[in-house]
Amino acid sequence: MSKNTVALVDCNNFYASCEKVFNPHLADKPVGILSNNDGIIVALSNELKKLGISRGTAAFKINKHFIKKHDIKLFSSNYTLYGDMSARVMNTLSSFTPDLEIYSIDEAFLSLSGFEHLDLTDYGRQIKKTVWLHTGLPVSVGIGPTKTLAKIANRFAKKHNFAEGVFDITKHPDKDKILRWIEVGHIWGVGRQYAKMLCRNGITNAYELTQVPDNWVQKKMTIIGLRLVKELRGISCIDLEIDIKPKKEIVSSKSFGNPVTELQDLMEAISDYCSVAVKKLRSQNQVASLVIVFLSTNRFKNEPQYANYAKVRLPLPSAYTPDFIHAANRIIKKIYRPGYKYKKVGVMLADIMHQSKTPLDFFQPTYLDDYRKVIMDCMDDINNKMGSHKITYASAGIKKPWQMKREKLTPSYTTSWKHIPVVKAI
DNA sequence: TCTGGGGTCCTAGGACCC
DNA sequence: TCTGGGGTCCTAGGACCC
Repeated sequence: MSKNTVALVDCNNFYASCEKVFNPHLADKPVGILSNNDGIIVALSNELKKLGISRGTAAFKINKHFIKKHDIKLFSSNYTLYGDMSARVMNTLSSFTPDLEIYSIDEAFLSLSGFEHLDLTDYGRQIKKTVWLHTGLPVSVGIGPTKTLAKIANRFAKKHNFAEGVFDITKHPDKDKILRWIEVGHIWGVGRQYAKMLCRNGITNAYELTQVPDNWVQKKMTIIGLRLVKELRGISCIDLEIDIKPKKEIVSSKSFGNPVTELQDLMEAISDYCSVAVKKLRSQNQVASLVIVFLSTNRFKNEPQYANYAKVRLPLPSAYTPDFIHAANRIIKKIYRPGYKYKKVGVMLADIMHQSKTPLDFFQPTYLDDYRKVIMDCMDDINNKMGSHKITYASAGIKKPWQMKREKLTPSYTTSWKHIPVVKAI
């Protein structure tokens, strides 16, 4: 069997770093990026981490004086910018390997199998330098014989200054020593619950986890846990996924900027979310037949609580937005109860398949062969060309009092002519 | 005043069938 | 008193990821 070698390249503090690229005066400032509705902090620069703030902190809980004193800069999340920067990073990475798995917006696995004759630490440094040159974003590179060990190497690269952001665990004389340094909760695939359970059983670091019998692991952590332990031992069990897999479900949901009480507003919001979800469905040439709608009040508030959901199955799989808006509105009328302050609604599309696999119906045309597809394609074309929401559904309303808050949004520097940065001579 | 959004996979248990 | 056995499919819930 041929040797397996994989690198994990991960952008450091991705969202915060993206903002810094276009705002040079933020270079050494503590920067935080907020979630939708400017609710919680989802990404932090190193400077902000050092001040003791952590991911998930509610923005309103950070003291005003503290923000002023340390000159903390907080921004609404600008996914248009981050998505475009991500594409640039991935494009650069693809020149370093024939097999690239884009794992998330800021991470990719690169197969380096067959590259072992090279000095891979040096190769990692080249990757890091090139991404920096092309995008201005700092990355860390971890190299190992399995994806899980590459993840660990990446963590090591980030946390130890001497590594300078690149670490190859296969080159280290004592792999077990590295594994002892990794707490179980920091292993890829071990979350809060498993970490607690493992600690209760006296297993506190990655090395100790490799020493546990297989059947115990499988019993306690399912087959996934067992796979993970084998990966820690150096046996590759999680393959690279090169091909982009079509989605099995698509969700669109958002918390409201302000609480919503009226059915009409909920219906508008759900119509809007439907149009987002179904557009995504079409972009993958898929159709869906199950529509699930859910709604809930604000669980953090000490007021009457209500949460519910319901589903509707369409007579035939579709990607025609109005089909979904009708279904979703029917559901929301059914589960709506007056007298509550709603915080969130959402829609999920499921039972998804490729458009060409749609079963035929004797009495009506399938989406693929229908005027509905023509209309949708036309609408998508216009919105893609002229900017999203140029054509929208009346059912999504106009005033949109339920819309989310994004009060600290930065410009879309790389995707909008209007926002393109201007360099001025002084 | 203010607490995110979008995904995947596995398992247990129930319904149903012969 | 005793109450089959084996299989499939579906769903809810729980774990995880970023």
